[in-house]
Amino acid sequence: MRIATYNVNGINGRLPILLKWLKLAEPDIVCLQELKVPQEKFPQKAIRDAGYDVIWHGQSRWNGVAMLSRVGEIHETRRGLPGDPDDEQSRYIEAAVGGVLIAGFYLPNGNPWPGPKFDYKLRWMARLHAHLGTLYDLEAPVVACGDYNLIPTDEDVYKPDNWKKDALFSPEARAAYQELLGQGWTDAIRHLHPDERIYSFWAYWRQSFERNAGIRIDHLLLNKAATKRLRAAGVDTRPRGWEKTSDHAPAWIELGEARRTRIGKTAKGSGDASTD
DNA sequence: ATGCCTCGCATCGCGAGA
Repeated sequence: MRIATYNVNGINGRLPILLKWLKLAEPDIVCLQELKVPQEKFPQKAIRDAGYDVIWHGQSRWNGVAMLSRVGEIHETRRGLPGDPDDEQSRYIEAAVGGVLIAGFYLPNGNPWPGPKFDYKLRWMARLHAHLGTLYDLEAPVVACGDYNLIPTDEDVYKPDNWKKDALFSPEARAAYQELLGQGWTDAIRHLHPDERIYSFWAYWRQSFERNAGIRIDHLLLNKAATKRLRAAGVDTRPRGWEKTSDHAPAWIELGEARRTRIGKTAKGSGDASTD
């Protein structure tokens, strides 16, 4: 089962890009961010015609998140992150799909830093921490994915010095992310590719993509049950090279069947009852 | 130090993005 997260930067403007990518990559479940479309103007028909069930939470001009599935019906469990009834921004959607609980979200950017937008980002992260803490220990696989607007480490940015004053690379936001990981979550891409330079965003200007001057800010965090099923992970850079494309590329994981622990007999000579 | 480029729309400039 392939699960992806993709900040499309305007669902209607990028619809040809999205449909082309769906056909090319054949993801089973996709979380989208930055729809930039009011609820009633979401291109539901085109996505259903492409073979996907879909739920979405729109907002005029900014934000907006969606979830697509071609592996069965999406059972929505939540829209909106709990913890602040006055927060009207469409940034969080959650559903059970194909036996996996998926949280898809668009974390606030937080620039300029310092300032009220940065304060909102940190409050949002605190709420995310509280809520994801209630999901980690579920027996079912849980995938918490989206545009985190967060560069975790120096290894996730082309030139760290250029981002020193940016909210995405601020010590406070990075510390909050590390606290979240402290609940036990696995950063799927970093887990499988500990030493690789992998980016998911390249700015439109200065030929950033051509120079691979990118940052890694789109992440898929997995609870223990999902980590056991993790087979592959990466960023699909292909659509970033297309015309009229998003400034992000889709990040993805592949989950396999649960590994069964061998009970009783161990293989001769191995002396090991580990997983297969 | 700033803008670069691109989006949607309270459109022919602006706010926001990262």
